[in-house]
Amino acid sequence: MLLRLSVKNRSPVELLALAADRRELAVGKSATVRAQLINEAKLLEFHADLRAWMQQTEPDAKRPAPWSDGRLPEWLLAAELASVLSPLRSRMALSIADQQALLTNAVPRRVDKGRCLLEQGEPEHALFFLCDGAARAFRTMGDGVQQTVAHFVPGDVINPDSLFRPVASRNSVCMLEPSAVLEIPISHLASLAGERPAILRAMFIETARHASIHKEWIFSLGRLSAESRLAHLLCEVWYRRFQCAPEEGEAFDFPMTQQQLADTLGLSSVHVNRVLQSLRRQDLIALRKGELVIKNWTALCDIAQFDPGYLQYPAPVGL
Amino acid sequence: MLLRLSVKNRSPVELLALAADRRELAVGKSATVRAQLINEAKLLEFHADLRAWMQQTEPDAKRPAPWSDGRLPEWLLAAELASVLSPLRSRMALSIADQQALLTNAVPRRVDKGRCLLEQGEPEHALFFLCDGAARAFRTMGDGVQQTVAHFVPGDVINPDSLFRPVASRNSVCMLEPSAVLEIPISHLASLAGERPAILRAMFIETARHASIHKEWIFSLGRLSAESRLAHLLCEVWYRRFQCAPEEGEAFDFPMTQQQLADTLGLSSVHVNRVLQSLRRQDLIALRKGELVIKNWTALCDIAQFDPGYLQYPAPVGL
DNA sequence: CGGCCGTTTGAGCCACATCAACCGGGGTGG
DNA sequence: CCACCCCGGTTGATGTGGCTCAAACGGCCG
Repeated sequence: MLLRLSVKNRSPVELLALAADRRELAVGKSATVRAQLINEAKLLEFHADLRAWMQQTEPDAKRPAPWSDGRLPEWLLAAELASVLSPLRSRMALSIADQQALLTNAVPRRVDKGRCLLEQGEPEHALFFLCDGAARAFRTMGDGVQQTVAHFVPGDVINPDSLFRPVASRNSVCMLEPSAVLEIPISHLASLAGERPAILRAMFIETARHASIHKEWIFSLGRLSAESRLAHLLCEVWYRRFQCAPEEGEAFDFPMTQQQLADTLGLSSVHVNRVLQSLRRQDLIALRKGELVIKNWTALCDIAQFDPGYLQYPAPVGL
Repeated sequence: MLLRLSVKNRSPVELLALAADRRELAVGKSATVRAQLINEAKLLEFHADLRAWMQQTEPDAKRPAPWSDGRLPEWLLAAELASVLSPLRSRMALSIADQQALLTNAVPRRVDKGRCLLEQGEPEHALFFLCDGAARAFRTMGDGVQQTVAHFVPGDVINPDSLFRPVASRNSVCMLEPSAVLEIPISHLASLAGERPAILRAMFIETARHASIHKEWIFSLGRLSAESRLAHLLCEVWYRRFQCAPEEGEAFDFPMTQQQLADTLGLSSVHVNRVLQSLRRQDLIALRKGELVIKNWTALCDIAQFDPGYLQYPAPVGL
């Protein structure tokens, strides 16, 4: 679909040139094509900024960076960082300076599959950005039955409302596959948000975005059939991944077990299995070994009643 | 339960004295009793502030107040205004000055039952506070089936995330009974939020609160039986009303039809009817003509798996 | 008085749950 | 290297919660 070219191994200057190309191309086109091209241009410009930023070494003087010399630990891949930085700019509209302030206060961590970032009933001591991997937030009932209440893809802030959360977290958050996160202690976050209103606004935007998604899930759980619900979830996750990593295409990483799908959709795992088979038989998707391929996007959107409007942030009206 | 005394017809000084009494009483008590007493004290202090504020006439000079002479229109009852002001202070932690700034930019409006504040597919031009009455946000599908995604009681901000919302609203919001709202044009809100970060933070808190509630609904829709779901909704609405108007007691205004309950719970109206009867037969509730009486709170919470933790704002960690 | 809206009741049915068994692959320990 | 196991996916048989359709009921309002 969109951005097929690789952004790796290109200099900031090259990237900016490519972006300019796209903006030029966009002029005479129809509305949707123009939007796509401009989107691509923005992404390219962002990657240019990122390149530039990563090459420069000007750590925040006021607070020592958690990575000792102000440089990223070498095991944190540029691609992983990029998938966080992209939404910081495009969704949350943070300036480079604000992004740096945020990042120099963040501690990068690797988290194993199945490991929890937050535990139901325990206080939240930190804010988390998901850089790579996948996570879900869920509630476990007394009888062991679970219900997923949120799903996270790279670039998402896991708990943007952590500043205002009641003491005990209501849900656990745990990784669906080996992941990388950035962690910011709440105390740091509070002072950051105090000094830089843009960061508070960014967390607000992320919270609003989550709320939008929650409403969509409520609609889905309340009124859609099992097949539509499943299709809707697949569309949503695909679209959210696409927003952050447009170069991935129709095949992508989807590490949920059928039981976890069931816990997300309010179904039993047996039924999820049958519905998945039905979707496969209709040649809409292929899902094997944690890789999902969307084979017929329009048809899938159709049965899902999926309309990505609710995922389009930032909104046109700024502050 | 708590605050049984009337706050009407008392001077600010009297109210402050009563509050002081409560704080004094609280000293030796157990944690829960102390919390209740302190809560009462805070409410009393708030009402004292409110009295004082309403008597004073110092309209914001920079912007003319919508009500011409800087005084409230006489048809807007003090009680209605109080139910907005209470959460402005207790949940959103706004100073009197911020509250005034907000209110002098707000236009009070009466809205008929069934009338919509926001229409699915149309842009949102204003922020709304619900002063009195009740409202719901819902989505209508192609075949006319509806799903409610949020429910509002007096004191709620209807669309706190309106600043960052995509152009087209995804849901309609319409009144369940004759209501009073305060309306703030988005343009005003934007400049307000720019000048006064506390107001931005207040909207953030409200958005976070809504998100908490949404997660609870997702849990409820996904994993609870029809009976538990209904009980859960009743508990939630009662508790939210109680937070803003503790003097109301176990009987309160509940203007939803069975069809609307069904649209909220993802059920059919026929089934809602039968479940309601079951709850009545168990002597847990009485619901007639828009008045709901909770006859056995603990039992109802029990089958609902209701734990009000998610409604406890503000959170202990401030900014 | 009639019409309308919301509630109530009954009969039949279907989507999805539950229970239970089997399969296949990857990891682990002997 | 094999034996084993455990986890996740698959399949079938059977049960049930909640849906649909349909009709009657009751209060309110014009």
